Amino acid sequence: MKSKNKHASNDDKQYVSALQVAKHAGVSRSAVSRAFTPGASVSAKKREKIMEAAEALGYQVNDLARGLLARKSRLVGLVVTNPELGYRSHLVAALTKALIHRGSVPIVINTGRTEEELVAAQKTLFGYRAEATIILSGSPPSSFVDLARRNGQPLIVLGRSETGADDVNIDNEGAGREAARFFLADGIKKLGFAGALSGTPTTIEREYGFRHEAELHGATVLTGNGQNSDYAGGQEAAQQLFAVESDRPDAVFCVNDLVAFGLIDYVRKHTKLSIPEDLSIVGFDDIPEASWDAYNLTTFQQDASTMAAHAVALLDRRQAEPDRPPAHERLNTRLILRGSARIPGSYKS
Amino acid sequence: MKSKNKHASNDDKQYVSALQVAKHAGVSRSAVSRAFTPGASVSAKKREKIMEAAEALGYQVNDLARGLLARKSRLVGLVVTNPELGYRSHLVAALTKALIHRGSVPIVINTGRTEEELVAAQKTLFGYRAEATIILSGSPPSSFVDLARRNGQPLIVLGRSETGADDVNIDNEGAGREAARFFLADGIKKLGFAGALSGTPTTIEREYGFRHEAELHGATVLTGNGQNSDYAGGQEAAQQLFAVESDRPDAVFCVNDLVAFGLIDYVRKHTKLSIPEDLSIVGFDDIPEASWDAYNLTTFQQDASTMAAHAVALLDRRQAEPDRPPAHERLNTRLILRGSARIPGSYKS
DNA sequence: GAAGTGCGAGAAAGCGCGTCTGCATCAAAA
DNA sequence: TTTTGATGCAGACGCGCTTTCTCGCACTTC
Repeated sequence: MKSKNKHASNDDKQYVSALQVAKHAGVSRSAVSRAFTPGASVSAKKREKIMEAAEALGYQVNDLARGLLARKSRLVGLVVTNPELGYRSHLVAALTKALIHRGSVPIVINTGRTEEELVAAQKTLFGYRAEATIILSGSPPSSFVDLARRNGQPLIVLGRSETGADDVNIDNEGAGREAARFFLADGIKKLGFAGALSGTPTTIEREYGFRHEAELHGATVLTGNGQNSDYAGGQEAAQQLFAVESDRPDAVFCVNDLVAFGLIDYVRKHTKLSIPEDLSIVGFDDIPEASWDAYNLTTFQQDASTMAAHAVALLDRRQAEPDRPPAHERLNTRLILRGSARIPGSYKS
Repeated sequence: MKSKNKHASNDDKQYVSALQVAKHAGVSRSAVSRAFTPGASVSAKKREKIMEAAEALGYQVNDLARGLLARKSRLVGLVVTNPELGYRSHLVAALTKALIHRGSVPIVINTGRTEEELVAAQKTLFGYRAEATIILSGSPPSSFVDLARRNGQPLIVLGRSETGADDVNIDNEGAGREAARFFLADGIKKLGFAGALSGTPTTIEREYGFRHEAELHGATVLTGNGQNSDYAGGQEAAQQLFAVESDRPDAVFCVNDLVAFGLIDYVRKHTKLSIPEDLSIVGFDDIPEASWDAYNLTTFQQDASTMAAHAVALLDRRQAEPDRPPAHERLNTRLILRGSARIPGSYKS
């Protein structure tokens, strides 16, 4: 703004450009560019001279400009709600790490899970020409999926399968069934399920599998639902499940570990039941807290870094073959046996 | 690559540009640009026509190009190690949310805290012309600070004060002293401190304040140090502190909540001491787990969203006045009284 | 010694955008 | 009717970069 002279060297507090490096090294601007492009044709001597000049000036290639021209930004968007909570915090950490390792640069959009908010997040990511969007929570509306496809932007959804996009998920229903079988094998007939009113597909599938399998074998399933699937929700669910002393479950499957912790604490404080003698508890996620002595929770393991690795792999595949049909990756979970649930004889190896 | 014709409408799976919108709407390209710039001079009628065309084509302004031209990217970098751990996960969540609210777009660099890794992170962020860098863990070397200043990039450091950059921190030493006074007021003379070998300035300050104040009043301070300041580290520290039955502390100040949890669990499992009757525990951070019934931990509160708000405010100020001297923001902490420590009479309101 | 080969490097053309310039157009003032 | 001013809009330019394209130069080959 100040000076419009072409050669104004008004470079106080500004990023230096390739042109300045070129001048400093006495070469052309394109030579500088080539020096920073692996595999480009520059003589070793000239490259060294350029690198020296770049070092001296503190030059750093402008990825905005590079991305503009190359039509790829190396940016990858992560859309997530409450990234500080339980399993999700591990997923975010694993994904950012995996993406950086891959040479991508993660943008984290921390927002709500309403359609409006998701669409706003998508707009932001489109604006930066993000190479892909990974959705950790919330279900993208179909317009979202369409728009991503139209713009050629890979879209990966974690923990949802019904979206028409690539997704990586676990067998929630199967895990629910396994939880039921685990309790049944111990001879328990009066089961409980602790979930939340704000149900997501994930939690609904877990409940469905659990309930279905239980009822198939003639067991009953009492239900407690907290407001949300967190610690407080677990306490609320426990209150519902253990309010009537005559009609209490002998085992409870909790929709995730946080809920299990809330429920366990409630039971310890407000009932005389001891865990696991009178009551078996199984959680879900196997976050580090589950192995803490205070809880020692039997739970389904769902490894965040494995999931992140699969998400990134899916992304690679999608970039390689943009037109392949949506892939649905299904990861295994493993029941980690700890002290919060009695272990049926058949499970003791 | 395929066709070099100027008017090749080979727009399959590509982002649409302003030029295409202009053609579609029958206006000039600059009109499109103006339509998307608030306060630019376009007639209402033309703007509407343009918006319609943009909608139809799914046009989205390219922020890469916009940032290139405007010399501001709206990108803000967060550099963090282990963003899934304890307090830090809340800080990351609060910062991403605050930044998005401000209209910025957070890039999260999840990396180690060695100098090399920090410098690599900085390079990445410079490459994207990030408007600012916020460092959540690790101490930036002075070259880092210099380079940021030279490039005119605001640098904000959280939880470190010795860096020459803007920082927001809490009074760790003061909190340490307060912890000591809290125990002393209860008549306790044999204190303990649970920390980690991988000490950071933060934890060192807490320890220093605690130890100093304690010894000033003639109390002794036993020390247990785990490998890291996490749950496992707390257990290790506890092992050291409670190994010799004859020489056990009557109160322990833990460097953070995770350490406190580890220590509490160890004590419950391996000793007959009951908390808080025989042993008072105070932690640091007040992460949600601290209020769980299993721990009910007395701890220093350090609100993540407050800290995030201050960081963003500092960023605003720095952008407004690039040349002001480094600001050192010091936030208050508050001791939250819960059940893990006996409450001295003088503390009961 | 002339023609062929290949590498290195400068000039120039954009990538998509915001903005400045200058030319129309039109309403109001003279 | 002419002058003045305001206004809308197309065209040109530049942001920093990569990637042709083209040419010069050294080196081989008969």
